[in-house]
Amino acid sequence: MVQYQVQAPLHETFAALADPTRIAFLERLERADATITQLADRAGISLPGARKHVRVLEGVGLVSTRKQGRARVCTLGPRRLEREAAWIEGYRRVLEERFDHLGKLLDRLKEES
Amino acid sequence: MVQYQVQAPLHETFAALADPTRIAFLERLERADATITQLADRAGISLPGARKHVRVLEGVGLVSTRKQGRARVCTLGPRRLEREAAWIEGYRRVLEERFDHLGKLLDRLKEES
DNA sequence: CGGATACTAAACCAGATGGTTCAGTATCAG
DNA sequence: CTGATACTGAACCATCTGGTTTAGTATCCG
Repeated sequence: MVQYQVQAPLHETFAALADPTRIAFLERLERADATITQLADRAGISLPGARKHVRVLEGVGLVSTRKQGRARVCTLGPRRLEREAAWIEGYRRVLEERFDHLGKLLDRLKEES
Repeated sequence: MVQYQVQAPLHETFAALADPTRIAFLERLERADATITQLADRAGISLPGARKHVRVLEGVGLVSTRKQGRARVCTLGPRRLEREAAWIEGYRRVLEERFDHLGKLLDRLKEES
């Protein structure tokens, strides 16, 4: 059984996003659920190849799947990328502040001249 | 020369973030600039090891470095993770909408009963 | 000058990753 | 029942990754 991490560390989620095929899978699933075959076809890779990618996404909770007859259909969720969004926003805020600080410094230099 | 990608594709940036040591480097650099030795010491890895990680971060523009005497000091920037933040927010919005839709559906079912 | 410090380049290594093929099982349609 | 479809597990492969060691070069300090 593929157990998805309740609190997957940041870097594991980013690792799941570190592949263009998996990004494409997620974007496809944003539109609608899809089977392994549909994902594989669109990506131009084999069924087992697609299945492996889906398993990685399942592993970090970005995708969940259910068996429907002989097909396996993939849905987004349950992970919502909260922690990742928060980390990136925090990072961006630090850069922002640093930039502001530099701006003010330059302003002061301008005044003094 | 390590050329940083002006428009690094999403997955390349995520790949740079897909390692706990590199995440730690970035968080350290949020506090203040640091040399390769400082980063290596804190991470408990060799100098060449740390240098490689820094090079990856440079590769996607998350870190820039300058040589100061015999030391190489690392700073955050110039990349601000704009595209990554935007992608994640878009993704989250899709999930949000889907959740809302489900919520309304459940409400309607409740009313009908 | 001479030694210590900070880095770098290159070679190497084990394990992970992204892909394949092949041989199965399970389900659906006629 | 039979054949086609959808998936799965296992084995395999090349390449990438994260780390090392070793042997250098460049800089600083006394």
